[in-house]
Order: sequence, then C-alpha cells, then structure tokens
Amino acid sequence: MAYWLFKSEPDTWSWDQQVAKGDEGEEWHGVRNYQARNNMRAMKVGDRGFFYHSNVGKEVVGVVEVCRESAPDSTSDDPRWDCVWIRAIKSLKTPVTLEDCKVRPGLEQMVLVNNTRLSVQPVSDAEWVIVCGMGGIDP
DNA sequence: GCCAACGTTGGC
DNA sequence: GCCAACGTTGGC
Repeated sequence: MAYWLFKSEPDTWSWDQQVAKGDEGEEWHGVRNYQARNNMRAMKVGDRGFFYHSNVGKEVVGVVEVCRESAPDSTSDDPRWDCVWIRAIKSLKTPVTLEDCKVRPGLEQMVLVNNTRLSVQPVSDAEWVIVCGMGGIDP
C-alpha cells in the first residue's frame, strides 16, 4: 500500500467538511498540476493519505483513504485533468504542524518540507509511521 | 500583504 | 527549443 498527502486550504475545503462527507467521500477536484495529477493516477483504492491544512493551520489533521481511482475531473472540460476520490478515516489526536515536521529527525526528505508547492505528494512508509506517531494514532 | 519558488504560456 | 513574462501557491 502506498501513502500520500493531500493539501487543502481550510477556507476552501476543510477537514471538517471532508469528515462530514463520511464513507462516501469526495472528489479531490481542482488539481491543475501535472506532478500532482500523476501522483493521483498512481493511487489505488485503499491507499492511505494525510489531510493537510495549508495556509491556515499548516498542519496534518487527518487520515484519508482513496475510495475511487483516478478519473476525469468533473470540474474541468480539459481531458488532461484526472482526480481520485478520498474519504476521511480518522482525525489525528494531535495535529502535526509543518514546523514539527521540519525539525523532526527522519522527515528531512519529506516532500511537504522540501517542495512546499506540490499539492498532492507521496509519503514514504517511514515518514508515515513517524507522522502517525507524532499525531498520536496507530499507523 | 509580501514575496520566493515554481510552473505554464507564448513569442521568437 | 529557448527563455522572458506572467500567474499561482503557500510560508512568513
């Protein structure tokens, strides 16, 4: 199973809104970046991801699961843009801030730390375990 | 609100 | 195919 990280500005789409969608989940639409899209195309149903609040909070707040594989983005007429659906699994007991990640040994290579502008990114197995630990949840 | 980093666009 | 101009993201 692969791990990912999804960024959203809480003013646009927050963790609370994602949780409110329940098991049905929500289309992760609006991504217009090739790298982010390619990451979504690589996802499989059942893959897990972190839900990160950018700008406001700047912290990982929850865990999501991919519930539909990549398909054309319903909010775009451009066939280049695909996206997956994700559903909320659980909230972190303690949100893990960007600042925490920057100083945490073992997270030096994390994309969140090194490529601030990529909105859908891969997370390594080791990083997943570390961040779950920081957030007070089981991996 | 500013600005650095980065991606995309379009003229040549 | 290069590169300047421009737009967007996101941390500060």
